Amino acid sequence: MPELPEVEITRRGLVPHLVGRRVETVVVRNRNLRWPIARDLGARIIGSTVRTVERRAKYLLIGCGSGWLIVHLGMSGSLRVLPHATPAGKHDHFDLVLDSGMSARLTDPRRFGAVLWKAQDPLAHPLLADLAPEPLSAEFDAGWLHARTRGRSAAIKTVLMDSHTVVGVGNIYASESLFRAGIHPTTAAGKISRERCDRLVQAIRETLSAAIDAGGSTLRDFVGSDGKPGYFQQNYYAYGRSGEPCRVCGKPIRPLRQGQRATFYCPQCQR
DNA sequence: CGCCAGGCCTGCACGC
DNA sequence: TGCGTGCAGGCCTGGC
Repeated sequence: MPELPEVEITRRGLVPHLVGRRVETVVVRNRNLRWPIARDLGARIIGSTVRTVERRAKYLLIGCGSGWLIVHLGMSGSLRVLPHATPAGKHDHFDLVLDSGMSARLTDPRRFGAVLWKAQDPLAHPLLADLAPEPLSAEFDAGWLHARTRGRSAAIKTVLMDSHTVVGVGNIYASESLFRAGIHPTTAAGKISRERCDRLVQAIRETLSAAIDAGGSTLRDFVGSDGKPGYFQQNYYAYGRSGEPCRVCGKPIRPLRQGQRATFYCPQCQR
């Protein structure tokens, strides 16, 4: 399940293979992703040169010619660079074929991902226009989080996963960040003090940065057919550890459901 | 066989 | 009004 760190690792892996390359063609094997791939996508990008590969939230932004390819990996997607003659598997839905003999190939068994096109400013795309700040940017700070949460009765875990609060914090890192910050996931967002907002912002930054750093070490394996980028072994503190002893205090980690999503927390360390 | 996981958009009902 | 909120549904496949 690509969360922000996996998307960032993917971006870094793509940069050296894509930037400066001309798009030879595109191959669409199955256009029925979350939103269908536009039929005229090829006409728009074939022959253009990739200028840059950026990221906003969990969207990859590939600057091509005068527009942008916007790629989302959904929950089961990956985008990897392969020699373009590599036989396509059942879930290989899209290839961006480059003049280097390599292709960026989107594999996505569950097809929750998306490949979209936006002329000019990609941030003006409706999906990107109203997003909160990046978690690793200076704009996301205790002041912002504090202001965004005042008066809100919803649980902090739910609020953290709302892309109007901060982007890129998915289900796993929401639990992990709250563990690091020592905050109980059901706490009403509006009741969290300024000091604890500061702690939570730091926890989110540390959690995501550590995951990116861990994934960065796998980057040399980015090209190839084995090993998805960023799917590094993580030693989670809370996520998926129901009943297992807390790594800090030893008390069993408890599961919880919030808005049909699994949450994990330590009843001792998180209050 | 049924259920669950995941991201995230969309729509609904409700209360203030 | 219009918003915040909590629901549920949808998309899809693989794994248990």
